[in-house]
Amino acid sequence: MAKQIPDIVIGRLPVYLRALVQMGQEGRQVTSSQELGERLGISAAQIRKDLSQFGEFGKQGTGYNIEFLSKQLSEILKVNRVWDVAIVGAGDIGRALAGYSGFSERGFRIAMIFDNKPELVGSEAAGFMIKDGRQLRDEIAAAGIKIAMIAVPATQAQDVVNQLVEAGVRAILSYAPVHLSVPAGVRVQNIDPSIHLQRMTYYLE
Amino acid sequence: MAKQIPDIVIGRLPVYLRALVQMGQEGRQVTSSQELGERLGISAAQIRKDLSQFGEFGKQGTGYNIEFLSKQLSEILKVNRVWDVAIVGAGDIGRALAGYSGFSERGFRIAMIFDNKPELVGSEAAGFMIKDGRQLRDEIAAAGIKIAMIAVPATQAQDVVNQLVEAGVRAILSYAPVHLSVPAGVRVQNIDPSIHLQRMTYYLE
DNA sequence: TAGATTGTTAATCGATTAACAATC
DNA sequence: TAGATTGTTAATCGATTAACAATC
Repeated sequence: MAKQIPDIVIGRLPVYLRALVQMGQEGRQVTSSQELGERLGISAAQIRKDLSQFGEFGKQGTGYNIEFLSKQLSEILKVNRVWDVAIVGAGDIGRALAGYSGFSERGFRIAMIFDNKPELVGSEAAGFMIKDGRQLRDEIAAAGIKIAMIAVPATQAQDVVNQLVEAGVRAILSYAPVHLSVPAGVRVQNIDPSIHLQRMTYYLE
Repeated sequence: MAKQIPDIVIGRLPVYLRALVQMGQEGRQVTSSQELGERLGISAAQIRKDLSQFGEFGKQGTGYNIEFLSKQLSEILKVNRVWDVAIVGAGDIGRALAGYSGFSERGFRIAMIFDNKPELVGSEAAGFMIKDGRQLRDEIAAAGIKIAMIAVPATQAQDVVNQLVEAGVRAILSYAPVHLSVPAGVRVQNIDPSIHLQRMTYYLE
């Protein structure tokens, strides 16, 4: 069995990757754990430790080749390929996600979008024809889609998640303001702006 | 100086609060650390430990009164009041945030929205007149706004943040896919769907 | 060679869990 | 009273940091 990598380390890798890609776009060739750390507000030791879980990517005295390390991280995170993603919910958030251009260069492609409102089904959102939510399970299973983003009301979210899991989805990014239960082997990330804001108000006067 | 509470504990309180409010809406009066923990996938011991940082809110043998604990948590998190929030960026995401109805019952009120595109300034988004981004600093300072959400391109985000900080903003929820630097005393939360997805692809086949 | 920076070890620091007396 | 559950302590577990030999 492969060495177990802490999830908290996995969680930092996309942040490293984003910063490295940005540095590359700035025309930089090489960086160091110190520079990257200063840029991200993370200690240099932590960056080196995190990376060392996966191999040796740097050169003593020199640092890290930005393009090489970016490629390595993309591979580790399995975003050196394109993942099809389904969106469930074609309200404001679902549509914003469908139209967001930032996914393609980071390993994702919006493949389909669902809603269960009859007046929305068949209409268009960001160039996609909105599909009937009742077909969700069959369509996603048939397409072999493993990743979904859901932007449905809190009351419907758990039901949608259950269907997604049945359809074979294994990674869910939820914008619904509710805790979701999933079986082992399925991962959920939650985005709830109110929660994020409430994490900060504690520190305000 | 008051006892220092770990930020990771603060981060869980909004999740507890959200679940408690939901339980209350389901007509429940009382819960226990065990029940809440099962619902959220958190250990009962951790919930008790977290709450004990702030006081004694439960009754042995009985558990926690849901309404009472909700009120206490709202107070701790300072969301037993209404915070004015400014939105910067009136693209799809900014508009979705402006129109989101979920803020009001959780302590927030959208007060104004800015964009720097001349063709957007003066037009309407979710009932708000879009203000000129050049007025951002003065308007936010004049209104005494402490919280902002930004949904601008990555290239502009740091500049916007600098202006917000100058204007007196102390909590920023950013949807821009870039790391932001802020002085001590200012808090930032980041939402980047690609980052969230990339945290999960590692675990996919 | 001299200077810089990695990868790794050991030490420190912090968070989580288990267990239980107190008590409703 | 008997059963349940809290708040808290101590033990365990895990993550971060400091330090440095190796080496480019």
